[in-house]
Amino acid sequence: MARAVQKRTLETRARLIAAAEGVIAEVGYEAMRVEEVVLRAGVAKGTFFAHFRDKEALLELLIGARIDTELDRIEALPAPADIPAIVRALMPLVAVMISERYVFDLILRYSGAAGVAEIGPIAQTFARTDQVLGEWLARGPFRRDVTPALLSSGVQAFLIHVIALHFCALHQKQTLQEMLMELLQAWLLPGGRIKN
Amino acid sequence: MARAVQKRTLETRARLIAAAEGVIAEVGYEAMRVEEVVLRAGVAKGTFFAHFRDKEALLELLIGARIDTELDRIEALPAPADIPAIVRALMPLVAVMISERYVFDLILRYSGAAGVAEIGPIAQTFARTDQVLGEWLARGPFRRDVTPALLSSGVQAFLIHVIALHFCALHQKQTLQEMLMELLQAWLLPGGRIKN
DNA sequence: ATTTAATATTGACCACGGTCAATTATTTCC
DNA sequence: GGAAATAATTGACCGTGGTCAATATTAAAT
Repeated sequence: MARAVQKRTLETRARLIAAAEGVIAEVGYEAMRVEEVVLRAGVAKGTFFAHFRDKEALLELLIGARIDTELDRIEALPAPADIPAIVRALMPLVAVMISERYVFDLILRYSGAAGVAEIGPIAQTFARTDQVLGEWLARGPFRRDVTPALLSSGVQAFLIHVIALHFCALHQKQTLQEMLMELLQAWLLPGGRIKN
Repeated sequence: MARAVQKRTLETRARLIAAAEGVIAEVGYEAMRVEEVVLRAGVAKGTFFAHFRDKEALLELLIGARIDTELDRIEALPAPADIPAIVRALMPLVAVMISERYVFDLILRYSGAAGVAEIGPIAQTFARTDQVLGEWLARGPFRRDVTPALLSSGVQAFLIHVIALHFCALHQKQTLQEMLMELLQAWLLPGGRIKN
């Protein structure tokens, strides 16, 4: 039978997370150094890797938590009445994802779980986004010729797309919001009216 | 006035590229080591970085070339008559992108140029994909209530989306082709018919 | 209380990408 | 042809993420 987790273990883990949050608050996600984190936490380097598979596993945890907070908020929202309402609801989530180019890269890299057994925090938020958006959109006045699941899948694709364009020097005629609005309009209300 | 490039320089560069291609053919993109490449090319490590900004700049070059080959092919194709024709045309491009998870990550990471002055090979292929797809789709029997540019932008977003799902253990009820087909159907022919 | 087994921590060590002052090769100019 | 200027190459060195055998701590068994 498995033994209970030691109190010491939880304390160490908490100290590592707190130290990492401190470092990130000062220098950002990309510039965070494991050496700096263990120094502040007062543990040896090896301890870090006893608690987290690698550096990015910890970052994934922290970023996943921030995304989850946004999904909680969206989930509690009333049904969206139109496209601008959707865009307004999504922007805080977008803000998290574009806070740093590195954060977006990391989100993309970890969005797909390699195996069912190891679905990480970010992969989980993607699955949850799909579900949350699906239910939310189904309550709004949008096209019904396709399933809500397909609709939310497309919205997710467009979200990623406009963020990628945001980081691209080439497409700067429109703002991120404008591009998202245009795509969602064409996706959710093709022909400018509700389809059945 | 700028001097002409030395013959020696071109030879060294060619040897580095050939060596890298050899290594990649054996172990793949992710496992390619700079040390192994310079060993085979018979140059010092520093020489590598005199020719390429960093390791990924070389990988970007090689992968960009492969993508460009696919775009050449698509560009030469007759106008697509229906959705399956589009999917068929895009699959070889998809094959390049999913050849390795690392390749897809790298493509995403380099798809956006940080500054206009430094648009890398992969960012260029993205701009070109937009243009090639736009012209190609405009010739097909698809919705006309939105601009061809918006249409191709959406297709690109869905391409990335289904590849991301392909690498995700969660969504394996459908094949990549089936998902792409379903999304493109809903995007290019909403309501199952052509809109004006 | 002591032994034993499981778990957590340590830090020297390694791998690998990337840097840069020094050296060597090439081109230009007289 | 030789000197000066420019360009290419070298390899010792560094930073940082990650490993692992040894050690220390904690909990369970007697």
